[in-house]
Amino acid sequence: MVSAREKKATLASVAELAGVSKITASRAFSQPNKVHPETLQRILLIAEELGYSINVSARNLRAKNSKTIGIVNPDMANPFFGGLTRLISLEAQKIGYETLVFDSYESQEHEDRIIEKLISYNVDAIILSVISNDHHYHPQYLKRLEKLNIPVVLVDRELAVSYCSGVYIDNFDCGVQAGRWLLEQNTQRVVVISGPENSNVARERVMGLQAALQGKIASLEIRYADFFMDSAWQETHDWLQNNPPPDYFVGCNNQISLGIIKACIEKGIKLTEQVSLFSIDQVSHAEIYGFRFPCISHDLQEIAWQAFNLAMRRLNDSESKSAKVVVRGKILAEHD
Amino acid sequence: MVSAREKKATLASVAELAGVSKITASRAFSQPNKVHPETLQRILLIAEELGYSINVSARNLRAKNSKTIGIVNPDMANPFFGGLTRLISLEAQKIGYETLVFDSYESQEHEDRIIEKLISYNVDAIILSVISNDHHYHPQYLKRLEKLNIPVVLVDRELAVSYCSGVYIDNFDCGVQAGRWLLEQNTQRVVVISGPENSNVARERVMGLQAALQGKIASLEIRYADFFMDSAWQETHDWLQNNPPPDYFVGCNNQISLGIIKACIEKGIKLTEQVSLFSIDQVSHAEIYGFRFPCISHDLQEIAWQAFNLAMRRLNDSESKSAKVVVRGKILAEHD
DNA sequence: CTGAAAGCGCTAACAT
DNA sequence: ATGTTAGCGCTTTCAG
Repeated sequence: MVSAREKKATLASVAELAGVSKITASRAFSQPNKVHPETLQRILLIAEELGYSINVSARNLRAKNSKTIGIVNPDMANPFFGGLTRLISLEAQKIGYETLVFDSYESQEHEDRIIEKLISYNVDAIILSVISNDHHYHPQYLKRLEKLNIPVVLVDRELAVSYCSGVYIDNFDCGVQAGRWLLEQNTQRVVVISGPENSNVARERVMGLQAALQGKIASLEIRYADFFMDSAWQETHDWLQNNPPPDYFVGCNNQISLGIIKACIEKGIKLTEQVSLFSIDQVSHAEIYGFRFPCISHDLQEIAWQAFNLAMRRLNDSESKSAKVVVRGKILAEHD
Repeated sequence: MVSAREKKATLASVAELAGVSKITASRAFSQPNKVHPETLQRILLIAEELGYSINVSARNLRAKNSKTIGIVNPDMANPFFGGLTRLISLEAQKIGYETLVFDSYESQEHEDRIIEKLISYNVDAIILSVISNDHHYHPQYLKRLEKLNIPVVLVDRELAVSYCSGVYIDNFDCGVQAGRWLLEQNTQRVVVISGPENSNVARERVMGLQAALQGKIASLEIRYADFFMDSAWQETHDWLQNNPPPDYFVGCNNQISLGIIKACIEKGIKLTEQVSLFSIDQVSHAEIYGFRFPCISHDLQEIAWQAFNLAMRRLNDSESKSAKVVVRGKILAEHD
């Protein structure tokens, strides 16, 4: 025997039992300071007894802002995006914002669908890491979001659009820092496994490396892969087939570094002895498996905070234009 | 100059331009087969032009079911839960359900808050991996969900409550399979790093191991940690301080196995040579770092499918009572 | 296949 | 500090 679905408590039922009007009950939840403490007390007590919880659909239907922001990432399993999302959510909660989190599976169709969904959900703003590395990727939905005046904050992957705010990593500086560090180690032969050539992130990191290293070391090889492990594995593998190991591989993001590691280990080359790895981005699980690769790490907390704040600024100050924040990474290594 | 927020297209505006009533326009989106093809065509075209997208708040306010299910996990960064969530979401999309995904950060407060939130969002059902390993954990919110008649499907961590359906792993069988495999390798000395004693999952896995191994090998040590890496690392570390490495460590979940690996590597003990590891659950990143540990793997796809289906069954058949599904793992190893 | 009327639960904009 | 009125955008119900 299934018990009938108990009728859900509503504001009206709470208000009636508390002997106040609906609007007073409403204020008890949304602006408690505008309600007399005693009244407030009574309302909350009754609400508790009735198991009342606010109906967000009804609220969002009427209220101007839903106090909700959407977060969209191409791959939640990537600890960079997963960690960021987690931190942004916590940041949002602090000031009473909810987050709706979606994974676009590195796919354009999913990304389009998710943006539609977020519009449907009436989100106040969207924090978005787009699926494409291409600076000139210009998805349809951006026009739509602009018309609807829903602020967008891009994270990590920059687009050539004026409408969006953004938090980006100083990629050129990543390359320069990496290069300088390698010079300090008297490194002579470096092989860089980069992201794709059409990616700004990849290009700038490489340019930074070149600026720091070009002409100052014996050899600097650049190989272009994409930002995923498999193709970085392939590039490294191919390189090792035809060449002796360099002093240092440089992995241009965390996935690439994993690919390099895999290829070296498969080849039976002792990492940190026969060849070393410098990684831009920290390398997942490295410490567990006994490695401490020098790397450039980015403060996820700062990126999260900046992203959320850019969103809030656009929301709370209608005059504010799109803004851009650049975050620098820090070298993490045993001995400098 | 900020452009004024363009007035969002509504069903009414679409209907007017299409020369039909609101309800016909409504049906064009929710039950297109009940609308004349030509009319449908016209409505969809206008909707497209106007950039109309349905307002879920308004829909959910009126509609019986929100076609939305909530997913709650204690730790999305754990690939078991992250992967599961991803698969359940895809499964749900196939039949037009949306998912609202939340991470409870292994914390009771977050879990409580999230459940409230999901009630607020009018979810039709909740798929939940609770934060506690304790079989007798009995959170307040379960009563509430039962009263509200919101079906709950537990995943992985079982609770002693009749109200919830559940998909569980056959933990005893995990232990037995692991034990049998170890026997086949003529293993003599085994150290098991288990989850906490108050956890059913942990206890059953250990019991399975004992059933298969007790009295048949030279020594079988059980150490209780919790399900996180650090304490497993500590237990392994302590054991290695005072004892020679066993033939096999058995890690009772993926986090524990990582802790074991870390401790062994730090200690300079060659894994798979001086000591081996059998893991219940697959070990993250092992292949990248050059290891192939024998393990028991669980088909996430099957678990996801079962979980979602249990939820749907409860929703579509009001007569259906809570059901329980048990999933067996499979041995994954180089040579059997 | 299409429509008219009613109302879901809440909050904005005024009152008092 | 509290109340009144109106209505957000949609779908249900009941009619044709």
